[in-house]
Amino acid sequence: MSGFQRYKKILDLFSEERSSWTVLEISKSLKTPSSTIYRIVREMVTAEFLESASGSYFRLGPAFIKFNRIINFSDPLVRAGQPFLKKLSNENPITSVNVLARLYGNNVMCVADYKNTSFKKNTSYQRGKLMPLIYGATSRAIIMQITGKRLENLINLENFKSDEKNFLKDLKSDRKKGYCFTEGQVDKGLIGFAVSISNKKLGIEASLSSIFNLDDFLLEHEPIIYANLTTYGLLVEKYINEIFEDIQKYHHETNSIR
Amino acid sequence: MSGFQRYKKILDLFSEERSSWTVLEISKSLKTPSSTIYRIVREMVTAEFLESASGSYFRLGPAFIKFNRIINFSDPLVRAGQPFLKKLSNENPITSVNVLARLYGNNVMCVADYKNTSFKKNTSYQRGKLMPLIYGATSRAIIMQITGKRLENLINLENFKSDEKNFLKDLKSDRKKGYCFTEGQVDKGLIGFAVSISNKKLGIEASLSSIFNLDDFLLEHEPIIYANLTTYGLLVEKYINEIFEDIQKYHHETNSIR
DNA sequence: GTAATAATTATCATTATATAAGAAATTAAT
DNA sequence: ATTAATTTCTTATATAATGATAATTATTAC
Repeated sequence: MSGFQRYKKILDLFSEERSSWTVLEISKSLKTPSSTIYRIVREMVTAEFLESASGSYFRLGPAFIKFNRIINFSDPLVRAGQPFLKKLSNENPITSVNVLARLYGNNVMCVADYKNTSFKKNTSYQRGKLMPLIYGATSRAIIMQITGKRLENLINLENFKSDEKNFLKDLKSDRKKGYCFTEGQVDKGLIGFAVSISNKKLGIEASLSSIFNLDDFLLEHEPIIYANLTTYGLLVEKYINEIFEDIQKYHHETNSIR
Repeated sequence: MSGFQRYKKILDLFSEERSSWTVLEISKSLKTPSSTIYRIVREMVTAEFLESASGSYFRLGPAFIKFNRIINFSDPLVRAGQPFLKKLSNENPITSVNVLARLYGNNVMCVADYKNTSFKKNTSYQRGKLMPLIYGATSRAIIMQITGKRLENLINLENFKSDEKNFLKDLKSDRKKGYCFTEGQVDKGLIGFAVSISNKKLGIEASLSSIFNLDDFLLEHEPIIYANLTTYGLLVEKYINEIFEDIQKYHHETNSIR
């Protein structure tokens, strides 16, 4: 193993389920001598990407909190979308979870969420959580904006039981409609509505979605939900554009000073 | 440059103020040939620690959001303290910002915060933000639990104008009292109260603090504020302990299976 | 559409660094 | 105090990073 992978492999061991590891455990898991791991871990502790806990365990370090914050304050998608989630939530006719998500490798990742305090059920949609690529409206509104070879490659990684063709057909019709709807694909008893968010220049392929309890939902809510999503979707895209122009301007200034 | 530093140096360029860089800019800034930087940046993009934006700019990648989430769900301090911030906030007699912070290198970092919606002023206390080591009650409640050589080393890094001795004396008296109070040291017009949070086994050196508008504050509020902080401080420590024992148990189980 | 320019990747000889095995030192447990 | 466990140190050697340059690929301008 070499380069950044050497470090990434170690970080990737840490998960919600298993958040602390000893050097020996890492060593066994990666089939690498413990003397090597000790050295690498020490480096990462110095850089605050890991930190030592009790009992010779190590866990993820505060560097992640710091960089996460910088993203929060600077990522165009998060910056543009975050402030609207609460508003969207308040304007929805029934209690909801509202989510901004984007493509992350071969998954979809939630990058911002706002949940009504009155929304009781636990949902899978929480900031930083990776979601399956092909289930749920949130994900669908993202892949529906991808076409051609790239779409092929992405969904080739998925194990469709048999209905890949149907999936593609549905995708196409959603693309025409301009929004997605799914029921219970991610969490039982929940339904999702989503619209695409994109910005070619910034390479943003994302979605804005609202998730509801199936039990709360009445057909008459549908038009309001779509109207809200569409409106706020466009607003978010507009703000992303403005942020993009700000960044442009800033870089132009700082570069011309030099 | 070698090892993890090679990557860290690049990541450290990214800040709230300057959140996107081109390879050429990085190359100039680090005085390293661009061919080398291209290679390293590519590696980091693959690992999702960086991502390419428009105009050949790069920015921090989604890996940070993912790992940040894992910390949120697993870090004993965050897990134990987060849920209490809102409660503390609600029980305070006047509108407040409530903060969990911990030592991060030679700084103090806020790891969780809860701000009353009615709190209008912008504060420096936001999750992930690095705070000065020697200003503000939040920081003071952390360093007051550090003694001896370590304290010396830490404060030696600071440039005291002249009043280092007073600082140490105040620290000592705060340590006796069991809480800290400061006025306007971090943000003008704000006052802070803080208590220490610690857990030796887990290596936690932290603080719990409430920040108020000076204008809102009346002397009669003081006892309630202290009572709240003390109560919740102890509660947080108790929960940290419980979480610690859970982790112990979990590791014991998984290790004995092997 | 083509030319010009900028961005990115590939090549490769050289130099520097990481590796891993075992020894040594430190720390914790009995 | 003794033993066990963990962590650091020390090596030669294997491996990987470096950076100058060339080749390719995107972008942009005309």
